[in-house]
Order: sequence, then C-alpha cells, then structure tokens
Amino acid sequence: MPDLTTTTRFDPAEAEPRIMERWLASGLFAGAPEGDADANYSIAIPPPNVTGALHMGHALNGSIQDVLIRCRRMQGRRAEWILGTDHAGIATQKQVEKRLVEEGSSREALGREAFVERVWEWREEFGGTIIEQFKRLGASCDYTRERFTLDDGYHDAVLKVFVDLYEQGLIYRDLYLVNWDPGSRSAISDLEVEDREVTDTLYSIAYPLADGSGEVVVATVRPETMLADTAVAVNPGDERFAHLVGKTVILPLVGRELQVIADEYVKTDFGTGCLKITPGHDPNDFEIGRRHGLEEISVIGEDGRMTTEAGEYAGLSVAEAQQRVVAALREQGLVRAEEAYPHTVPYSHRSGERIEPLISEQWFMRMDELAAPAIEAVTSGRIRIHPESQARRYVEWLENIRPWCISRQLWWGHQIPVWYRGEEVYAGIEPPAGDGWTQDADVLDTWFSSALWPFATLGWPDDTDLLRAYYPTDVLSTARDILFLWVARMVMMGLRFTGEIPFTDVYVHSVIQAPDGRRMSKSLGTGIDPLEEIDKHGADAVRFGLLAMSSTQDVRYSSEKVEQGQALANKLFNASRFVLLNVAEGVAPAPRPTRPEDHWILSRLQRVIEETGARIDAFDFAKAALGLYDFVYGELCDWYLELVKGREYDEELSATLLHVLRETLALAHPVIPFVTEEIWSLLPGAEDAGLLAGAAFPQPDPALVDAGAEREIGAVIEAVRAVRSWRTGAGIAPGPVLPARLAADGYEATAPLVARLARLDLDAGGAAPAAAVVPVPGGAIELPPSDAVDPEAEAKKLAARRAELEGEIRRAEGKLANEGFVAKAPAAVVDAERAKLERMRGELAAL
RNA sequence: GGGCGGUUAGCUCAGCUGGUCAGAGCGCCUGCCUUACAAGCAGGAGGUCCCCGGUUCGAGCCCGGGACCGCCCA
Repeated sequence: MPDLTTTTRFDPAEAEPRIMERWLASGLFAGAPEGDADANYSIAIPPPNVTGALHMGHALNGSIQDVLIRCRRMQGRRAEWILGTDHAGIATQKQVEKRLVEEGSSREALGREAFVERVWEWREEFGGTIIEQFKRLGASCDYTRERFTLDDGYHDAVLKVFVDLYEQGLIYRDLYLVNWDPGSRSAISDLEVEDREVTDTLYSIAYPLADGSGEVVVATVRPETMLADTAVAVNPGDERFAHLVGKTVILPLVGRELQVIADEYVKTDFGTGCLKITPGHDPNDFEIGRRHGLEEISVIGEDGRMTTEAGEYAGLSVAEAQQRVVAALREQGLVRAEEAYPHTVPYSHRSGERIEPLISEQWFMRMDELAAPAIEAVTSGRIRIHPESQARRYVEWLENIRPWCISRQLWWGHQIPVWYRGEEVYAGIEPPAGDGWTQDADVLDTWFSSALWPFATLGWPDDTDLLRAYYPTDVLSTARDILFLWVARMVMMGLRFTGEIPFTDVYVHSVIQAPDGRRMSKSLGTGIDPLEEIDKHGADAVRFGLLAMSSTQDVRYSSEKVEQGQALANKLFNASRFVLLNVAEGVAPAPRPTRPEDHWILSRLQRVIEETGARIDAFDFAKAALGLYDFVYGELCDWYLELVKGREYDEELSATLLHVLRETLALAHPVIPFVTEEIWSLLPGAEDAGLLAGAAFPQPDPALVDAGAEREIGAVIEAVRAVRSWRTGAGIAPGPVLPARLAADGYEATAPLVARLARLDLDAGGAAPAAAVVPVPGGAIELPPSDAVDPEAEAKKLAARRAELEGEIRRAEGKLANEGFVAKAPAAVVDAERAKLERMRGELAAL
C-alpha cells in the first residue's frame, strides 16, 4: 500500500499483481450459475491456441471483452466470462514434433498412442502460459472453469455432433480434390489457405490432333500435371476453335487420347485460349471434370512424389518431374513458348508450404442446409454484427458456402468416431461391438470442435446449471479473420444443436498493425509484445491505449496512446491524493453543492456518465476511453480541483469531492481497473465498501444536470483562458497579480474565481482609461496603465482584433444578406448566424 | 478479376443526419519548481481536409471521374 503523503506516482508493477490476487480471491469472477441467460450476461472468449502466447490481438480483444464484462457486472448482472484454450491440431502437433526431432526421435518412432500422450504432457507443462498472461491484463475471466476443446466433456459433445450429423446425412465421405498440405501431410480447409504472389514459367505445349490435321497449343505453369490430363477445353463461343470441339488430341509423352470439350470457364483471352484439363490436380479443372464426367487421374501422391500413374516419372519429386517432362517435350519439339508468369499460388497457412491439390478420400460436411438459418439469424437482426459492413460479408460468404472438408491427417485432435470392418462402416460415440473393427485414423478439423465452443464449454449436451444460466451468450468479440472460420460456424452449430443463436451481438474489432503499417508478425520481426508493454507502462495503460486506438478499421499501433493511458492512471492517482489529503474526516461521499463550480462539476459528471455508458453499449470503446480522459484532465483536474483550491474543505465540499472521485473511479474502472481499484481501497470507509470490481456502475442523475452552472463556469474558464493568453502575448509572466476591473456581466458569483486563476486583482482596477482590454464572455476585462502593460503593443493588438472582427462581421452580414441562405437554411442555423453577428458587434463596440 | 475500406497538423488518428468542425494525443516552440502530479502546469505555432469536375444558399462530409495505399474473396 502506498503512503499517499509521499508517493507521487502510481506504480503498476507493484500494485497490479496484488490487486489481481484480491479479485481472484473474492470470487467475483466466478459466481454460482443461477438464474437464466436472459437476465445474466456472458461472453465466451475466443479460445486462444494452447500453444499461444499473448499477442496484441489477444490484448485488444481481452480489453474489449473485459470492459463489457466488468461494466455489466457492476450494473448488477451475473456476468460470466467463459475461458479456455483450443487444442489447435496442427500447431500443437508440430510444436511437439519439433521437440521430438530435437531429442532425436519422431512422431512415427513413438507411435500414435505414445505421441498423443506426449502432447498431453506438453500441454500440462506449457498450456497454461497464455491463461496466466490474460491475468496480467486484468481480464476478469472465470478462471475456475477453464475449459479445453479436448477435455472429456467437450470430447463427448464433439462426438455427439459428429454422429448426429452423420446420421442426418450431412456428414459423408467422398473422393474430392482437397488442399493437400505437404508440410503437415494433411488436407486443410479452404480457409486455411493463403495466396502468395509467385513468378512461375508459363509453358505453351503442343498437343497433336489424333487425325493428324494439326495441333492444339495449351498453356500451363504445371507441365508435370499433364500426365494426368483427361481433356482439352475451349470456350464454346470461341470461333477460332469451334471446329475442334469433339475432336481428339494425343497427349504427348503418355499417348492417351483426349477429347476437346467446350466449357464456359475457359477464358478466350488467356494463354492460347485452349486449356488442358487435369481434374486430379487443379480445383477448376476438377469442377470442369465433374461437369463433363471426365476421368480423375492422380499422378502426384500425398508424399509429394509422382505416383505409379506417372509411368516412367514415378517416384520423382514434383520439381524433378517437371524438369524431366519439360526436357522430354523439348526433345520432341513440342514446347512452343516459355514466359515468366507472375500469379498467385495457394500456400498452407499452417506449414507455409505450397498447397498440392490432390484427390483424396476425406470427410465432408454439407453446409447449405446449415447455412440457411445462420443467414436468417443475421438478416432478421436476431444476431447483430458490428460494424454492419461485416454483416454483408458474413451473409455473402454463407450464401456461397461449399462443403467443408473436416478430416485432418493428424494424431492430435478428436479422432473421427467411425469404425470399419471390411465393407462395414459404423459411426457412433462408442465403438461397435464385436472384433475386427478399426477406427478411422483421421482427426477432425480443429474448427469443428471450436464451432461448439459457446455451448460445449457449458456442459452441453447435458442440461446443466451453467448452460441454463449462460447460454445463449451475449457478445462475441473477434477480429475479421475468423468471421467465417469460426463465428459463422458457431452460429450454424448453435442453431442446429441448441435451437438458439449462440450470441446476440458480434463485435468485429480492429487489427492492430505494426507502427509502420505492416502486419504484426513474429517472422517479419514487426511484433510488439503486449507483456513488455505492460511491464513498461502497466496493464491499465495498455488497455486504455489499445481501446483508444481501436476503431472499426485496422489501425497502427500507437505507443503514444498507451502513454496517454499511463498518464491518465497517474493523473487519477494524484488527483485522488489531493482529494484524500484535504477532505474533512468522517464525511460520507454525497453530492452537496454549495457553489457554482460544485454544480458545474456534478453536471459535467452526469454527462460523462451518460456518454460513457452509451459508448460502451454501442461498442465505441475508443470514444469511451478518450471521453474518460477528457473528463479527468479537461474538467476534473484542470478546472474543478483548481477552482476549489483556497476554499475551506468543509463538510459539503468534502462530501462533493469524495462523491465525484468515487463516481469517476467507478466509471473508469472497466477501462482501467487496477488504478481505480487501488484508489478505491484508499477511500475513507474502504474496509466496508468491498471491491470496486463489485461496486455499482454510475448512473446519470438528471437532477444534477445544471445548464445554468455550466454556462456560468464555462464563462469563467473562457475568461481565465483569455487572460492567460493575453499575458503570453503581452510578454507578461504568469505569476504576478495584476490590477484589473471586470466590465462584464455574468460573474456575480464567480468573479473571485476568475481573479484567482487569472492572477488578477479585480478590485484594484480604478477608474482610469484602460490600457489593455481582454474580451471575455459577457464583456471585457480591462487593465489600467501600469509598468506591465505596453500601451503601444496593446493598441496594435486591438487594431488587429478590430480588423479581424470587421472582416468576420462583413462575412456574416453577407451571408445573412444572401436570400438563398435565409430562405433555405434551417431557422436554427440562421438564428445562430445572427447571434454570432450580434456577439461580434458587441465585442467590437466593447473595444 | 470481383468486393470493401482508407487518403484530414511533423506522427497516429477523431470529425454523427451537409450549416461554430477544421479537432485530440504525441512531437515542436515559449514561459512557469503556482503547497495533487515536472511522467506536471500555462500559453503558442502548425492543415490546398489526395486531385479534377458536379450538386447545393452552403461541401472533409453528397454525386461522377482519377491517383495512391490497404484488406477480403476468386
């Protein structure tokens, strides 16, 4: 505990761990599951990969969710932030495989059972890292109910979903062209593929016509796949080749006869206008092949080597085969052209290796039937996506959804609950009775299990207290990149298996880029570690900074915003010292205004309470955070605390100061929980008040809004600023008290405030003609001749001001003389212009 | 190729339905150790709101065209 009389800085490193301990010990984050989901408030955290470490995306999203959860908790709702990690199939398996290699062992050497055992051991040792890191951030998750997408209960849910969908005919096995990732030796889904710009060689190759009447030239960057060609296609509207459709060509090197077919897919202006069709190794060709009933030949195997179908090339790597095929074609004089060709090529998001499209037998999920209700949930407004532009993307994606390849050739994950015995196939939660059954070796795509996250974490399929209390959840906060990968799938599965939408609001937050605008990534070296930032500036500062810099679009990381947050925490700490060291003892906090400035700050407080609440409700976190900053700096510290200095700290003032401080702490707590909790514990009566995290969130009190006081103190502020500014311009030091007189209305109750803050003696103005005139609201402050005032300079400044005013007046008069303006502009705008003109004429007259 | 977003102060960004909207933080300059905070306080300088046209009494804001940057999908 800091000693307020001597400590002038808030020390996050010392305070934050201590405060987190108190929160965790209080049980506030882990309430009993009572009541129903309508009354309660819940958020399911996007489960970080168990292999993960906290990055800026987690830190931002954690801050966002924590603001929501803390705010609702303080508003009296039972708030549950569901926590857990994802088993992250490929990532985790690779992690452990790497260690095995370092030990001179391998996955294969260990065997499946032992390997999976090793992964569990790894998880036991390192899987908690990111959870601990969320604590550093101050995230008020329910740490007592941490889940894992591979724990027992969760596994049961996954199996049930698989078996149900299988029985309903939505899950099926099929031969299909998949994105084969040679790196992980597994099929991966379309969404795990990323395109990269690559320059390949585009070869033009001649295929002779079978009747000897000529040749067809096709263009390809993958000549080695020609060994699997089963047709040549042209555009049906292409007159150049119309006569060829239906004819036969001879596939060089292989000798197979290929039909020339017509298909709309072929672009007339690309390459030669003739396309070789390789259904076994190209997604588009695969589609064309299925349309035309073509044979599907595979010449590349899952090991990345040519298969026996490739004849003499069998066993070669793809690259070797390409060289040999091109060489052979050259020898036969069939290569017509070679050119460099930049294009985009699919790569595995996971392993980073180039995708090899292959036909293989995989498990698929039919999505159309699941997608329809998920589209309806959003178009009907039952689920709201913020910002709305993302809703369009969601709907468009679902409308064009394709079957989802859900099997992965990995060992770490939910092994597919299907057993085989000869020709028999059995899908079930329990293995079938009898001998001789072998289970499918594949596991499910990690996203299959994540899709169940909002309800599987709560005990589904059992009807549990947790499920009743917290499902459906309220908000799902995430970045854009997993809107399809995860969010859409949760909606589909939620609707299918619980009959309810899994959440009512989806908030899509910014992606934080590196300060130079590039992606933040470890491999680029552009990453900034949020934990280092927390070490340097404190968790409050990082939370504030991330929230303040976030918006609906991507933003660059701004360390200035984090420093701004640190400044705010420190400012609040010192403002609190001032209040606590001055107030009378034994006074209960309460609004007890006696002076205009008291009414003013209470009125301003109601406005910031109102605004902050509305901004959090609207997911406008940047404005919520910056609005708090503006209030604390621009109103509370710069003005109110300065205005009350010099007053006696009587009961009324003490009560009001404590009230304003308390309300401000509570209001700011969801954004900067640590420093506010720390100060809260230093308030008088803290022992009985409990934790701020469990206190009430402020509500605006309309009775304390006071427009009159706002005008009155607003004038004081403007007047003080005007005088200070004048002093600087006149080269007069800010310190000395100058004689002056107030020639303005509206300061009956506040003149002493102006005098003190502007360093003026308003009773010493005398009656002599003014040597300087400072315009203020309602009139002017006049300064008599003195050593400090240079009459010549003053005269010059006055003349300049007059000229400026005259110009402004002419402009306003011109505007008001414009018939179009007066006739068409709204009355309020015209009136405002007239009022402005009057004000300027008044000021000119006063000069 | 299709779609979406962006371009406002030296930097990072706010600017709602067109009318006190030209703003904030940081940086910079000047002056202050004013009994909460010098990681502070006060004051100040700084902008062709990407370009060209249009609509309007009035345009960062709306419309058309263009340039550049970024993201998503194919």
